Amino acid sequence: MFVRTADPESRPNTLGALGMESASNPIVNLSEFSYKKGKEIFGEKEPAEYVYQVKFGAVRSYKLLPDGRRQIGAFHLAGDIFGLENGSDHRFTAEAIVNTTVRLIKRRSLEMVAESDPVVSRNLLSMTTNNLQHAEDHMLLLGRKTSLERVAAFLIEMDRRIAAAGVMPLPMSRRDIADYLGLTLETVSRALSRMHVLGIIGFISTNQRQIVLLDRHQLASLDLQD
Amino acid sequence: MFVRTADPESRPNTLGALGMESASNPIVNLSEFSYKKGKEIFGEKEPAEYVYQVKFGAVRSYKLLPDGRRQIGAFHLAGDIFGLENGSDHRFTAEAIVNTTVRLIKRRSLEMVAESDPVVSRNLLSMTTNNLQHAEDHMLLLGRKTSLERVAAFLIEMDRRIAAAGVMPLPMSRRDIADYLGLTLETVSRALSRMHVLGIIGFISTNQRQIVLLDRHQLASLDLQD
DNA sequence: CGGGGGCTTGAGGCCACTCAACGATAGTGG
DNA sequence: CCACTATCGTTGAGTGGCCTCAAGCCCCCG
Repeated sequence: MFVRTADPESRPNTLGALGMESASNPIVNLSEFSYKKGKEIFGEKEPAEYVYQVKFGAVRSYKLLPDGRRQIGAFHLAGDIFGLENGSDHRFTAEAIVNTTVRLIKRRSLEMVAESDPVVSRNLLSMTTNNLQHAEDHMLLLGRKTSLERVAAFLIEMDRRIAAAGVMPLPMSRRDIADYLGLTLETVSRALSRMHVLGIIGFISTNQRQIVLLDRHQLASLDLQD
Repeated sequence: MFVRTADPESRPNTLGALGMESASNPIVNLSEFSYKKGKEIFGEKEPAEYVYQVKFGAVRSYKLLPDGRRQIGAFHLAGDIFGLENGSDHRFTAEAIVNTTVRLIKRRSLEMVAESDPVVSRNLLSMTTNNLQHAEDHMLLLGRKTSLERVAAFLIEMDRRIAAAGVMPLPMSRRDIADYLGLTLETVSRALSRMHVLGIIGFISTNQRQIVLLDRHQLASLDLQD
């Protein structure tokens, strides 16, 4: 229950797991890079030259409409791989939510290894499928769930991904959460307030991004599953 | 512009293109099956024993919430492949929208071929990526677009996929469209009425599912792109 | 011709959005 | 260390877009 999946080295899908340093293949190109809070890592429709893994920090991937409406497709936390495209271009813009360090690997070298190594190839497919499954679940949320259900689903996802001892230190703002859930930041704030009053969650000290899960069962009852 | 992508044999991603009958591999298991209008092809969480390709007809893939709210993730038209899972179970329920004939292939045999054939393996990844891209675009629609923008995007998608000479014979009902776009059927109907009044679309004879595209440019201006 | 399902249209309601004010917090520079 | 400021979060009031409920039409199909 309290396994720290936030620890990069404990996750199954590290870049290493892609097979880059396995058996016959030496590590081809595993450099690191750091981004300050709010800095863009890559832009939508830019050529996808690298694949990334979060070492420390958090990243948001989003699309923008011409008038500024934003839809965040995913949050990438420590250990997560992102920027993995099959076509030549990125389909999202990626930004550091907080100061973030990432590992990089050249996309071309990954492709070349995948060409000859079925294990790497299968891991690529597996990761893409995981992303697809997340997107499919998120479509149900965006298309059919109420604001309370969306926020509950978000908290359950974050609990699974970053909670330690029931405490969630969320890196993202209310606006980020809103743009992930297809809501406004006010609606997110109201939903969290309601859950606070209901005794489902609490806040640590004065930091409203430190959320404590008080009643997991009641929270789960708000998040309808398909 | 008027290429009939609805023709199964002209599409790049037929089951054949997966490599099942290529070079060294004989056709393993390509049988057919027909489903009457409204019949379920497979259910969510059922073991994924087969992969399907639509030969004639149309299929909807959807998720249900316990109280009956439905989100359609995709429509599958002639030539489309669906039911391709990486995990062992289906993540959607699939139903025939109209009387539909599908080709089937055993999932296990496909996996085995992919294991040894990089071409098949890469095609699997390519198809999964296409599905992912569609889902990502649809998240933006569901999370951030207005009802008019959603219906416009739907018509543009259908125009690309099934229009011949500007006429779209839609197989799905208003309710299906609504559940695809995260709206109600009344809202879809009102949006179509508005477009009719605006001279963007027309209806053929008395069949409201036969939509004529009258002003592609004006329609495109309603569908904001990211 | 009668029944039923699908579509449209209207009237009214509600949930989430918009606009606004305010408090709290973190970051900045003196 | 402390003002100063910008940013973030909460809360309230009012609006509006989409939903709900309902009626009626048309077509398909027995």
